[in-house]
Amino acid sequence: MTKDITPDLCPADPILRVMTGRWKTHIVYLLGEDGPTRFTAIQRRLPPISPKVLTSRLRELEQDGLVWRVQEETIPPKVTYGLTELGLEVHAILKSFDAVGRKLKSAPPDSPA
Amino acid sequence: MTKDITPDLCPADPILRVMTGRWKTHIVYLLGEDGPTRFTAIQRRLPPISPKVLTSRLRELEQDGLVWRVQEETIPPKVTYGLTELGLEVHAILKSFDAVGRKLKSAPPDSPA
DNA sequence: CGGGATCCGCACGGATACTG
DNA sequence: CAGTATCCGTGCGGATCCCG
Repeated sequence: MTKDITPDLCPADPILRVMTGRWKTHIVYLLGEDGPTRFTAIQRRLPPISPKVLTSRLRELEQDGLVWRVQEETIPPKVTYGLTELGLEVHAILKSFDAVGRKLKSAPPDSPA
Repeated sequence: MTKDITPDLCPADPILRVMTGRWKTHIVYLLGEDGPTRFTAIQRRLPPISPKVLTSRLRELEQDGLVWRVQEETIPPKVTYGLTELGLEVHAILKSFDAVGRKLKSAPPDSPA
């Protein structure tokens, strides 16, 4: 979002831009693992996240079509978030990153291709 | 980098954090497609990027073990960048994103899983 | 040619307080 | 419970100029 002047070089850029930031990957991953979850429950699983930020990130993910939101006008209110089909696809991709992710820790030496 | 307090929720988070920002995906993708490339050549392919920013991103990618750097002390100097094996793996992943990437454009309506 | 130095704007993110 | 409002710090990114 924000600015998108960059030409169509890397095909992965759009999705990565959608997933970027401190929390979005965790939110999508969490909703994928646990299924539909309520606002406060999400917040409790993401240690120090303020409600403002959580709301903001959820709105963005909603706008990008990864997350849906259902609100029950009860008292007290009850709002549940979950993954759309697109969100589920992204969640699957996130899990597939696991293998490569570990290799980052060991910071391998140079190996000129 | 910078801060990494977030718990180990999403396994993809570390790599995504490494790839985040306006340029990194494009840099890695470009080096993967074209092979080892010189500084100015990279800059010319990433339209409006300042040398400072390009240097900065390349240094970070180098530190994270995705990119290597060789410098020939000639006059004028000649510096070439390329992907390490880890970088090549990431490049492959970036390409695999292509399919899901297209689905973002059409911004599909909600489909509660 | 391949940077480094400097200045600056802005969006992301954190903290706290308040509300329907 | 699920937000909204406000303030503020910081890091990314851009622009420009200078250097070995």
